Amino acid sequence: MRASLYEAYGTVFEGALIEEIASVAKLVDFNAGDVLIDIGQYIKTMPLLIQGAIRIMREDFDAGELLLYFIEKGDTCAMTLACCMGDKKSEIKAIAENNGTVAMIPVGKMEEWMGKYKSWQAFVFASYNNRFNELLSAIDNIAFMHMDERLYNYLQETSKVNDSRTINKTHQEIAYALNSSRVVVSRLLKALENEGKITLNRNNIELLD
Amino acid sequence: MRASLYEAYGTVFEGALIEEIASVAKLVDFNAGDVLIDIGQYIKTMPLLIQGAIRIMREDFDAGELLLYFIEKGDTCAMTLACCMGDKKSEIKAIAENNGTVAMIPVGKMEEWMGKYKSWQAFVFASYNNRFNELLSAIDNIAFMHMDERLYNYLQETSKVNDSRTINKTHQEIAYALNSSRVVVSRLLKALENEGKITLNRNNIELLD
DNA sequence: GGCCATCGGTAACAATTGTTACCGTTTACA
DNA sequence: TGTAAACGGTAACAATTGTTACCGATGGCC
Repeated sequence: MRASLYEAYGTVFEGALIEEIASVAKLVDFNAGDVLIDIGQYIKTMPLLIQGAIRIMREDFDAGELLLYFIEKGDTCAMTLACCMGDKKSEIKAIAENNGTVAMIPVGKMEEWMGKYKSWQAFVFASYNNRFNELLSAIDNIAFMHMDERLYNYLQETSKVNDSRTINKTHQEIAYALNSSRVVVSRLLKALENEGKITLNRNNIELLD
Repeated sequence: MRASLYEAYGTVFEGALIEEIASVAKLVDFNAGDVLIDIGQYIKTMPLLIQGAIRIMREDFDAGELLLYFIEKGDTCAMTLACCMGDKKSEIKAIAENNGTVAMIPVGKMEEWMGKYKSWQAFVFASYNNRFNELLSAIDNIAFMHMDERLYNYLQETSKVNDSRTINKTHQEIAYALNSSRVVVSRLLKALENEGKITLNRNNIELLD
């Protein structure tokens, strides 16, 4: 556990803090597709991502859902931070994009560390700022970009967080992430293939370039 | 100055903090339409809104702009907070919606107060959380709602922050806020009028119901 | 092999939104 | 008073996105 903590957080946290994290945190493994946090849920323990990627989704009561952004190793979800601090219900849904591990930290410790460790305080603020910027990017995406651009964007991001040029997703799954429909996604993917940017196969998309 | 600070922040800050704010802050009046913060700008002083309303806009390099949310008395802009703390460029534009007043606080004081005043720390976190939720609402708006709903929503919010059922805006201005075009806004406003939800006049819209 | 669910290609059509163009009214101001 | 700019109504059309429907291919499973 120490080793993986050092690998993911060695550059952001001071040694004493990592030791303390190691002493109170519980490591939890998850599998692709696991729902880690659901909307309306109260959060009692704060997750620090050690390995893997998580997608953060927004859901409408009836109009579907939308991918906001991905979280990767060394990140935490500032939304969740906000929930913990404010003792509020979660406004977002967190789903494992692939297999990975989180370190779960009791909420009480977080507040204690805010005063005790400079590096923790800096981390919390940096997380807030990163998430702000991710949300702004998400807004830029849906407000200023067309579906074809959003789709290509999504393919690139997905490729990045899964560390593979091959994307194993169905058109339906992609449609959910973009809050669109399967037919539209198929149509635009076909266009991207004709432009020579991707190749299409059943259950998998290959990013070229 | 003390009086207006107490009126806007008396319930969130402890007395000693308000006194200290009063001793270091500079009151600045602004007029409707003033650009208070522009994209790419560095922030050296933090504004606390005493009176009036400010609209926070996101801008695309060529695809126009979009209203994210309004800030009202007793609020501050967490984006700006983030800029100050992180010494980053502003990602948003802040424009006065009407006439008002802000108290400008040197960045250095903010960090000092984080350790010194519990109520300041709580205020900073609450601001972050509020802004998160505002951003999520903005995303819900553009992702899940149609233009006619967004327009009606905009009219109601604008009515609220200006404390008037009459909205003195041109169709063009509304189109900018919604990142749409004048013709579309005129069309949908006319539809709203036919539904009996508003009445239209030159340079002014009356909210009914 | 036969059955069934999933997946994706495609067409046809509808709805929404954006674009261009034109025109009459109102307002500001020289 | 005259002129130009701003404002908004409207039509016609284009582009984008969503919806429904159908169909062949694939793969799991009995």
